[in-house]
Amino acid sequence: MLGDTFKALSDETRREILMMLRKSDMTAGEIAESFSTTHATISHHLKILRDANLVSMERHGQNNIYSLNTTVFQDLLAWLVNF
Amino acid sequence: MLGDTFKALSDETRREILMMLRKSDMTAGEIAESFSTTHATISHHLKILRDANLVSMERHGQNNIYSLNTTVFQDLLAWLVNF
DNA sequence: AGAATATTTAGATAGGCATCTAAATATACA
DNA sequence: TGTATATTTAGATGCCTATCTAAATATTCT
Repeated sequence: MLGDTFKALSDETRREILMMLRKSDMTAGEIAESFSTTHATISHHLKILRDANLVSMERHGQNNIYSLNTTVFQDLLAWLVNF
Repeated sequence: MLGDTFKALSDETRREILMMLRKSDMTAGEIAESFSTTHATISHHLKILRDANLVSMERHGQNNIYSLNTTVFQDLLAWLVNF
């Protein structure tokens, strides 16, 4: 749903997470350490990004590795171009 | 602020208003009659769209005429293209 | 198996938001 | 000047959300 995408992108922390993931994939812990909030809070943000299909996750041992998912950005672009 | 833009776009009603304004400028009343909510609610949505600079308003007699403001969409596109 | 590490989930709280009704403001018209 | 019309503002309500602490789950290592 487009609304979920915009809602996910409306939070500054989540936008920063996406910016970070442009450079390289990261574990949940690495992401969390870039912020002053708790790991639990970042985990919550990551779930919202996952639900919006903006990132994808893969388990590697103890780590959950997050990576950017560009397909939804293209949908967004397609919507925006109408304006 | 980018967050305000996304927040404004995260609401379905507001996105529909923007879609309608693509075709032509409209008065607040004309916009409100396209929805099943009250005029007060639509007025609230219009204020959020105004604050986000997604629409602009001009008074004409008793009517407030709303029109689309495309500059912010371009900022948004610029941001999205980075992904 | 047991301890340490990585991450998420559960439950609580405070602030934000969409919506409503009722009232206020502004303009036009008779 | 007073009434009707167009629109917004104020105040209330119920829901959603970002955040926290504490606990649960999963995996690795000794």
